[in-house]
Amino acid sequence: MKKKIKILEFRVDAKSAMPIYEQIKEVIKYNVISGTLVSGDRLMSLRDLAMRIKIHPNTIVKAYYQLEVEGFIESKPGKGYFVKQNRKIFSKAKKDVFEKSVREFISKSTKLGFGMDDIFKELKKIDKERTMRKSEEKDDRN
Amino acid sequence: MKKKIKILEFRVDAKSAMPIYEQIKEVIKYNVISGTLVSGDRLMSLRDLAMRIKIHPNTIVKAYYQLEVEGFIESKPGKGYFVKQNRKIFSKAKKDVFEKSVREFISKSTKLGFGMDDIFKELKKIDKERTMRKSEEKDDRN
Amino acid sequence: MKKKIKILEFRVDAKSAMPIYEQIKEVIKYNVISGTLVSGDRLMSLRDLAMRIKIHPNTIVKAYYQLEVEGFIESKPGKGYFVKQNRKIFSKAKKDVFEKSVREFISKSTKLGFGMDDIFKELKKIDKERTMRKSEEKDDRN
Amino acid sequence: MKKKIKILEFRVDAKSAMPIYEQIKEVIKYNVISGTLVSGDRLMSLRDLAMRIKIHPNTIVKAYYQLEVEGFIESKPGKGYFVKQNRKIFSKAKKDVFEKSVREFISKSTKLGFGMDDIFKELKKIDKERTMRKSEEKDDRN
DNA sequence: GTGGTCTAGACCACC
DNA sequence: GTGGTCTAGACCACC
Repeated sequence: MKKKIKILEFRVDAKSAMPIYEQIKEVIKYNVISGTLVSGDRLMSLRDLAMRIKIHPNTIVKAYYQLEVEGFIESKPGKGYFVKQNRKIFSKAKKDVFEKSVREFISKSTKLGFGMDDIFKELKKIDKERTMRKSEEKDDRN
Repeated sequence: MKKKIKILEFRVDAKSAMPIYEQIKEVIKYNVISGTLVSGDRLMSLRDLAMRIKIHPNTIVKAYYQLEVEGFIESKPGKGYFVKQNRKIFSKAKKDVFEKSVREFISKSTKLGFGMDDIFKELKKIDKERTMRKSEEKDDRN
Repeated sequence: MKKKIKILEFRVDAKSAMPIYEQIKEVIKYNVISGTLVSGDRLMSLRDLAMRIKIHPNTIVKAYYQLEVEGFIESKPGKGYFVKQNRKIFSKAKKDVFEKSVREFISKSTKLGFGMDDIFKELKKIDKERTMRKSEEKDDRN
Repeated sequence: MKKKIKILEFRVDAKSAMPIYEQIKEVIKYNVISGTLVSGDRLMSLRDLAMRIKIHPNTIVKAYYQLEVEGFIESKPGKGYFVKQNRKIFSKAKKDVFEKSVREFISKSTKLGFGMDDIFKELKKIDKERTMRKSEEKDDRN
């Protein structure tokens, strides 16, 4: 049985300040380190992904190549690209992606007019909600 | 002098669970409520945006139409779509978008293996950095 | 027992200056506010109505969608569209439809060469007839 | 130069209680007596009208035939159907159509919950508006 | 079966 | 050029 290729969400914009291949790398990296893609999973073929996101195949080549160099995937000529196993690198990347994500979140909030205090307040509110819900579920089980 | 149309960053993916027109709406809404697009600004024409993000014009029509119903933009047939002035609606939307953004941020963090405590820690770290930098800038000016 | 779907009279013309979806909206709105369709009634399915009036289903989608936004019906995906309960909106719509109907009536009369005075005369005549008939019915019962 | 055929608005519903040929007759009659169609105007060909309103040509034949018998149009074999001149008949028809229109208007209003008094009130309101507007226009010209 | 989304492409009015 | 409407038809998820 052939393993199905996981459909990832590629939100990409050719006109962005960030090059397309970087955007593609980001998506794949995120899916690898979050565990959506696991060791041995095959990526979409260069051509398929190119068609899917309406981008020139060469751009996909560049993204895949760099992901290979960085240790996230490996190419098996004639078979495709596959996710590698590499705890050290993944763990480092997790921290980087998380930190970047936090900074982007702050920046986005700021642009909307919300400061650090608003962020903390909202986070605490949601944290409380979750704690409540969990304790309710606990009660239901008893 | 003709006012230039602002180039927005549209990251959309046809294969996403979220419909394309919703993705487009989100981008435009965000740019309106964050002040990037202001009252009177013209949006890209239906056809231009369609070409730009390689989507069928009808899908853009649907996004623009709904944004009009929701009070963010207005259509002037033969001329284009323009950002409206609507404080009440924008202010409500800001809160909604912010809350959604917080929840997405938490969810993304969780998927990466970081919990509420990690988030608070990272946020505090960055907050501290910023405070430090600001006080340094103050010192520099003195 | 399955509730029967009420058959409405849809007179639409693709070549009219009024868009087809508006014509459809008008018919359904009228039937809702006049009480022919009541809360909970199911509308014809998109495809059935499309076949019935020989119009493309997408046009029906547009009409139903807008009626939903305006609060007259609601969609239950996989089940159908259903009439909502919404006194405030219905009462407002009644006034609007009535006023529009009066204006159309005047305009039609004018095109036939009858003025306001003819209209009042004819209305009074009919009003009298009715009053007479009612009093006769009363007499019959006594 | 060929005279252009006037595009009439045919709102017709095959599922109506009123037969389709009657609906067609009504539309054409109304356009003749209101002066939209004048003596000598050619009607759409049987086939064209059938296609236009997605109805079987035989139904159009029946409608045209009866309109001919009633003196509104005449057939010129090989050329088409043409509007006739017939003051007496038209004048009689005007009265009939007007009276029918008034009764339909009352009936529609009643179904919406508006009585004779509401009708009179609304008509007077609109009449007043019109008188006002006319006198303003008069003032403008002076 | 139901509604929902999307593409492809035509044709319209208005500027 | 601009937006607006419509048809034809595909494919999806949910029931």
